[in-house]
Amino acid sequence: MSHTLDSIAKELGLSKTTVSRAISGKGRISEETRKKVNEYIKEINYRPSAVARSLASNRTYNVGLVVPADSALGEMPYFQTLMTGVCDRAMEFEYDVLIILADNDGIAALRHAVSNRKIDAVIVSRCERDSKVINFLKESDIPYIVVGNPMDEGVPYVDHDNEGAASRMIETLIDAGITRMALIGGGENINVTHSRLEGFKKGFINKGLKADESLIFLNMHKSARMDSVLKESIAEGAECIVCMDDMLCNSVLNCLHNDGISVPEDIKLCSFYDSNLLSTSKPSITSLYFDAKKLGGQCLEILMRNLDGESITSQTLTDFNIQMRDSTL
Amino acid sequence: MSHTLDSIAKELGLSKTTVSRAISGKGRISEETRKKVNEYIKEINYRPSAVARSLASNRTYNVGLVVPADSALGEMPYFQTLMTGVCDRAMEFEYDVLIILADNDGIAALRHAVSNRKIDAVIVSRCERDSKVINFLKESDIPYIVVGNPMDEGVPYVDHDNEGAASRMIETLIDAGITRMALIGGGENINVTHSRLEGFKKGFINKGLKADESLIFLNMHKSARMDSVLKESIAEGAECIVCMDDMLCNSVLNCLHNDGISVPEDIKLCSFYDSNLLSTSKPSITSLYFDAKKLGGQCLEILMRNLDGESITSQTLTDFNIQMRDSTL
DNA sequence: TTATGTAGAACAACCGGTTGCACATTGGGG
DNA sequence: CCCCAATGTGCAACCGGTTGTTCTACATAA
Repeated sequence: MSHTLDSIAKELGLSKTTVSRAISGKGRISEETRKKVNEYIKEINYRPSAVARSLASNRTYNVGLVVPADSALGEMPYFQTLMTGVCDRAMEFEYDVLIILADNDGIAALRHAVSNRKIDAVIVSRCERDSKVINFLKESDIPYIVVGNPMDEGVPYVDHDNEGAASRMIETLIDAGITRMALIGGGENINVTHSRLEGFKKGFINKGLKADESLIFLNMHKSARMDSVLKESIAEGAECIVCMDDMLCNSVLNCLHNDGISVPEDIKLCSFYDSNLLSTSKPSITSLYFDAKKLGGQCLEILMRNLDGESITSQTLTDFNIQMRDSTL
Repeated sequence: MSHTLDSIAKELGLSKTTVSRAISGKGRISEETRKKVNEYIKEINYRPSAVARSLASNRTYNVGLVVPADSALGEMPYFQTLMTGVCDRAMEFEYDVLIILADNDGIAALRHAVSNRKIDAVIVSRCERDSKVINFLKESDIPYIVVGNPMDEGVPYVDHDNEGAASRMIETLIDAGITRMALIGGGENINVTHSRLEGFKKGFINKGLKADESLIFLNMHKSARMDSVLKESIAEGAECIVCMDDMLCNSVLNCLHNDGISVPEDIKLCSFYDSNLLSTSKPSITSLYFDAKKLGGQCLEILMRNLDGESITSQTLTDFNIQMRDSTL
């Protein structure tokens, strides 16, 4: 049978209250008693019931992590990395992470978790324009934070400096003598796509050039057009394919290779990594690394601090790191 | 302010008990009252507090899903697919899914969730030999189930028929005239690797042949030897590379391509898919599909039924599905 | 000596549900 | 007409913690 505060109190000849205070360290209690209690609970390996504690303290010690239900997107390694960051940091706060599958086709799981009060706060790991998820959260009164700038006034978010990073990437390529580039991106309704696209254009402007709009291809994740898009880009004189994420880059590399097009001899290639999917690819891929794990941790940290009364809204992590590798030699 | 059974009871001139029964449908209650209560709670959008319910009923309505903390492994799309299956099915039972990162380097998160009683049951999504995770679960008294046969007496599991499937794959290839194959596999301590390896060997035996042990390469996930292993296989006369999962297959394809080796002209290639990572690859990849989502759902279902008093131990899903595609033409 | 202060511990209410049991009402059978 | 069973509802305990308030004992100040 499981121990309770009551059973422990009885055993030690104390009251429930005193035992509780000895454990939590709150309230007046003698050093001697505290020690005695803590030694005893260690001995019997007692841990307070999270549920009972939740009911009393009105905190669940759970956060919800909303992940795309769409399997094609959900399978992006990026979400795993983010999740790891969230979980690791949650552990430090004695929190656990509830997975919530949701997207514009259904937010039942989110509704369930929020209205049954199973979570104290929500992290949204991806966000589309005018997202059902966000609209729901706006109306509920649960604290939440979005990964990636949702471009929506009043919605708190944490983001990498996607725009700055993309811009820097382009400038770096231009400095290396590459001026004509094609851009392969994901869903245009996704916030990350938007930011990186802005940065892409800005990079050219900063160098006194202009991005060729005809070489910008979005919504390419599920597209069957990859092959023709790449051929078209090459025909149009693109020297380098810039991919918006590592899944896309993997597809592009595969597609190029299959057509007998060598990287970097025939065309150069670079990407934004959020995972280690490409870490062993041949050739090695020039890319811009973000620390997605850190980002996940940051989300959690902000929520925790807000639960403790602060009111942090949004935050941008400005560190990133460009690795020039074989694919742009 | 949030509603409670008490506030609703007062509002309707009933008792807490009656309202509770009207909602749960348990116990004696008149149809009329039930209707009245349910209409009212719908109107005010009341949902019972999961925490309070948990305390009273001694169920958390949460299951833990143990996912590898090792990011290289955790990022495998397979886990996302599995997770989706678990979550979808959990929803049907009004359960939520707690993510628990753990592996042989640390089971702190698992300890935390179990000993604080935040979950009713555990699903282990991957399992190594003599795993700390399993040893811990064996000693605790929480119901659990492992994905993939752990080859450990008394440990309940759910699995695809990996052995049968691998065997069939080999037989199919042999029927197509391919008799000399190299096997590229993941960690040899992983249960899935073991089962598929057994099937691989058995497939040859079933056709009166024998697998060439010198062409079996395991532990290739993080290996830098991929390039030399592939070249060696080709030099040894392998006609086909059989990969144990889609991450490996992706690496292999990439590696071959980069060396200017064409698939299927120079060498054939096939894989086991658990995700859609390769769904758009060029060439299209011959592979054996398992329904990882279904497997996840099955785990959950078994745990739920066991919590309800049944005592199902292990189960093998025998359906799979071989798709012959361009890579083995 | 009495009033005041303080530390340590206990009492009891509370969080919001579930559930065994008691009570009241009603209807049918003998 | 009475008794018993079935039905509908309410009371109160309980789940296992947290916390505001009270109580006791002892030390110090007036």
